[in-house]
Amino acid sequence: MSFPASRSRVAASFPDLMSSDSAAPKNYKDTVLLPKTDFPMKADLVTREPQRLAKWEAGSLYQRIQEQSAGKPKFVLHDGPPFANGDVHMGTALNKVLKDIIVKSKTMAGYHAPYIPGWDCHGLPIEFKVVKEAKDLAPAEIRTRSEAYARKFIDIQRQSFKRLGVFGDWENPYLTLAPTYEADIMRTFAKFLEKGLVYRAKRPVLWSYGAQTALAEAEVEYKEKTSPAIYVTFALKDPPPGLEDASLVIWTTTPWTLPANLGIALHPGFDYVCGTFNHAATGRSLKLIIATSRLEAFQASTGFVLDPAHAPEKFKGSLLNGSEAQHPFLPRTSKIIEALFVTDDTGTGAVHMAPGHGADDYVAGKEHGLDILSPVDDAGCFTAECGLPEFVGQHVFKSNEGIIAILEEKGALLGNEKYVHQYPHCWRSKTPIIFRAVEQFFIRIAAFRDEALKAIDTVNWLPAWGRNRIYGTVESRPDWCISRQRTWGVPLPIFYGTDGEAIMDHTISLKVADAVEKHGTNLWFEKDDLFWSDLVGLPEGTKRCKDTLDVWIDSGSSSVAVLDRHPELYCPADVYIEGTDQHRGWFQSSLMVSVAVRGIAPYKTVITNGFVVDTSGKKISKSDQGNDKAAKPMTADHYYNKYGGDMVRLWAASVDYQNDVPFSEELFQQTGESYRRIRNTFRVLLGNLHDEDKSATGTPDYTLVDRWILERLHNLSIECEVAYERYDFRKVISTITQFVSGDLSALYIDITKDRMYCDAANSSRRRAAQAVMREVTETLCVWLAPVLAFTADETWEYLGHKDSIHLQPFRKPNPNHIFEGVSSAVEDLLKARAVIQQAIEAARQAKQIGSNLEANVKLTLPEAGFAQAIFSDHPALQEFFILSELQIARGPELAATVEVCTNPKCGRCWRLLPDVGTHAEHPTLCGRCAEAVG
RNA sequence: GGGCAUGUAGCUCAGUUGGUUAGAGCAUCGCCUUGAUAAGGCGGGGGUCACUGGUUCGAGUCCAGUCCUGCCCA
Repeated sequence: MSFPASRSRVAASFPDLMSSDSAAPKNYKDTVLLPKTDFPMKADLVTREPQRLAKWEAGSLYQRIQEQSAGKPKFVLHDGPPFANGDVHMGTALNKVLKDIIVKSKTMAGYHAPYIPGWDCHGLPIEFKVVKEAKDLAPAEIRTRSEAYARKFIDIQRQSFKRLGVFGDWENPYLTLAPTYEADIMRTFAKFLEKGLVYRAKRPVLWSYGAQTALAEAEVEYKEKTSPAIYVTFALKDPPPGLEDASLVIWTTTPWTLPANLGIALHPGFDYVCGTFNHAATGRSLKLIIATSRLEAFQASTGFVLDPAHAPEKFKGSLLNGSEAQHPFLPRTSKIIEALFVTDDTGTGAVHMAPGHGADDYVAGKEHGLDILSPVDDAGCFTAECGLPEFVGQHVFKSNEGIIAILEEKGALLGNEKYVHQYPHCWRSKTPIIFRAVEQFFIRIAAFRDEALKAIDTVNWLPAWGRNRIYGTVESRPDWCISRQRTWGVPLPIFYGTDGEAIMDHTISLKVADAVEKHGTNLWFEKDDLFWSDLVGLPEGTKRCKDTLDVWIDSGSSSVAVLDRHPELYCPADVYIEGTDQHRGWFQSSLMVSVAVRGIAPYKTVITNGFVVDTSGKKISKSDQGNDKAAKPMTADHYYNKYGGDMVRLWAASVDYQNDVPFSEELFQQTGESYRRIRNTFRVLLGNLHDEDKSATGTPDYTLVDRWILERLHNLSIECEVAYERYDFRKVISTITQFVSGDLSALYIDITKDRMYCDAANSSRRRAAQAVMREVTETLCVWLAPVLAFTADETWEYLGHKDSIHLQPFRKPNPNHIFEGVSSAVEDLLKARAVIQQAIEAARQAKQIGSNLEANVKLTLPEAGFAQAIFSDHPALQEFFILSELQIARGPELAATVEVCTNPKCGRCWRLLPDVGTHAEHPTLCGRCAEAVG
C-alpha cells in the first residue's frame, strides 16, 4: 500500500469527487501513476538496524566479503587498540567509524581489506578501579579481577562497535592480555635486551611510604599540608672576582631532602645581586646572592637587609654555571647549574637540587651529570647513605626538625617559617607522598634515534603536519622508562642474582615468554622464585623482578604480536588512524618498537583525527561525565539508541575529522537533516520504479534532462572515487548531499513528475526516466554504502537485489554518460529558470497565482547566446520550467514576465492547457491525459 | 613558558597558483503545494573573512606580530 493516509485525506476534502453519481466529474486520481513503495519514510533505525545486523551476522557477511575479495591486492588497516575501560565515547566512535569507512571503501574499491580489531587491556586505570573497590588484595587477585574488569568492557565496547555497523573479525580480536600476545611482548623486550638497548638506573617516582609502593599521578590527591619553609646558605667555592666569600641562598619546603642535595640551579637569564646583608636583631652580617626580583620578599621573610652602604655586584645567573658551592653540613660540594624551570614567584632564584627526590631535579641533574642520591628506604626512613648517622632509620618527615637544628648550628639557616601549600598525598594511605629514586629499566633511545627519524620520512602523514609533530617528539624524547611498580601488566622477564644485580640475558627472557605463552603471565605471580629460577636454568637464590612493563610497550608491540602473526595481515600496514594525542603515544611507541625490532616503520600512512570537543571548543573528556557542567550525554550508545547507527556514521563522515570536532546533541541532529533528505529522495526514486519494465533492452529514449542528470551522476562518481581515495569522507557526503538536494530533488525529480505520474505507463519518456532513476539510485547506494552501511543495504534490497550491497564493487564512472552540449544547455536553462522563478515569486506574493502551473510566462532571451536546440523546443522548455504556458521572445537581456494563465485546467495533470476538453469521452482532460486514460 | 595545529554567516564548513558583488548545508523568515505530505518547491534576510601592521594596482588568500581554542610537553 502506498500513501494510504494521503488518499483518505484527499477523499475527505473532496467528497463530491468521490460520489458515485456518474454525471459528476470523474476522479482521475486513481489513473495517476503515483510513486508506490513500502520503503518507509520514517527510518526507525533504532529497531530496524539490529534486525539487519542479525541478518548480516547469520549470513557471516564479514567472512563472505573476505572470501569474495581473497586474491585481490591487500589493504591492511591496523586497529589501534582502545583501552578496555568504560563505555564507548563519541570520540572513540568517531575513530572506529572512520576506520570502518576506510575498510569498507577499500573493499569496494577492489582490495582485500581484512579488519582485526583489538583492545589494550593492561594498565593503571583498571588496576586503580579494582583496588579501589576492594583494598589489600594479593597481586594474583588484583590481576584476576583486572582481567575480569577488562573483559567486561571489551564485551560492552564490542557490542557498541558492532551496533555501529563496523565490520571485522569480532570473534577473534587481538587482546594485549592474551597469553600469546603477552609472550610476544616479552619476546619484543628480549629483542631489546639482545640488542643491548636496555639498562637499569635510578629515577625518582611518586612514593607512598604508607602503602610502601610507587604511585601514578592518577593515584595522588592534593591536600593542604603545613611544611617548614627555610632559607639555607651554600658558600661559593672558588668564586669569580667580586663574589668572594659570598653564599648562595636556597629556599626549600623539604629540609629532609638536603642530605641528597647535589646541586643548585640558577636561571641563566635572571639578574642576581651579591651584596652584604645585615640582620638588625642578631647583628649578623653576611655576603649573599639573591635574584633581584626576589630581593624584597627575602628581606621581608628573613630580616636580612641589603646594606645600602656598599653597591652590590650585579650579574646574570649564567655567570656561575659550572661553579661549585659547599654543602652546609656534609663534606662535599654542590654543582651550580643553569635551568629554565627556575621561577621567580617563590624562593630566592636559586633552587636546591636533589636529583633523587624530584622530577625536575632528576632531568636537570641528568643533563648536567649530577649523581642520583636517594638515601630513603621503602618506609620513608633515612638509610646510611644520608651521611648523618644519627638520622639513619628515622622517618624523613620526623627528621626535618633535626636537620633544621644542624643548619642553625652551622650558621647556614637564615629563616624558618610555616608554609601552607597543596601537597600530594597517597589516595589510599592518606599519607603525604615523597619523591624517591628507585631502580628502573630504560631503553636507550639514542642508539636508534637516527634510524627512527629516517623511518618517519618514509611515512605518508595525513595531515602533513603530523610528520613534524612526531619528528619533534622523537628528536627530543629522553630514554624510555619501561618499568612500572605495578601489578596489572606484563611482568618484566628479568631476574636478579644473589648479588642484587639484574641478569640481562635475552635467552632467559625468551624462556619466560615460552612458559607464558602456554600458561599466561599469572604464572609469574603464582609460582615462587625457586620455580622460576629452576625453569629458566638460573641458580637457587635468584629472585624474579617484581616490576611490570610500561603499557606503551604492550600496544607498541602490536606490529609484532598482530601484524606479523596474523596470516591475513602484514607489516608495514597500509594505514594507522588514531587521535592526535597518539603522535606521542601509540604512533611513537609502535615506531620505536618496530624500528628497534625490524629497522623500519610499521605503517605506510598515518592519519590523525581530532578530538571531540564541545561547541565552545573545549575538550570533553570521559572524566567530565557526570559532572554538572558536562551533564550532556557523550557516549555512543545514547546516540545510536536514540537516532540509529547510520546517524552516528553519517555524523562521523560529515565532520572535519582532521581538526577538532565540535559536538553537541543539537549539532548531531543537524546531520539528521541530510539523512532525511537522502532517505526521502531514495523513497521517491524507489516509488517511481514500482512498475519498472525490467525486460527493456537497448538505450532508452533519453531527453535532455535525462542526459544531464546522467552526466551529473558520472561526475559524482569521479568525485566520490577521488574523495574516498583521499580519505575525504566529508567531501563524499557533501557531493552526494548536494546532488541529491540540488540536482535530484529540486530539479530532476520535480521536472519528471509530470511524465512519471501522467504519461501512459509505457511511454518512452517515462521508461527513460525510470532507467535513469534506477541507474541513479544504484550508483548512489554504492557510493553511500561505506558510510550509510544500513540504509544503503536497505535501499539496495528494495531495488530488488537479493544479496548485500557490501559485496558490490564501486562503480566506475561511465563515459557513455558524457553528452556533448548538454551541460552548457542546462546551464543556460538554469539561468532562465532563475529569472522565471523570481517573476513567478513576485506574482505569488501578490496573490495573483499559486502554483507554477497557473502562470503564463513570457520569457525574453538575449539576442546572443541561448541558442541550443532546446530553446526552440516549446514542450521541452515547458517541461523543464514546469509551466503550462510559455512564450519566448528575443530582447536586450534575459527577463521574464508573468500573467495569470487563462487556459482550462486538466483534471488529471493539473496543467492549464488549451486542448483541455477536446476529447468527448474525457471533457475535463487534456489531450495527453485523455489518451493515457484511454 | 615551548612545539604542532586552528580561527570565514546563528551553527558546521567550501574558497584552486592573490583578481567581478566571499559560497554551500543546517537554522531562521515569507510564500506556494497537499499527487514525495511527520514530505516537496520558490524567494528573502544574515559575514569588518579573529585582531594589528606590512607587501601589492589589487589580500579571505602572501609576510610579521598579537589574541582565542585544542593536542603534546615543560
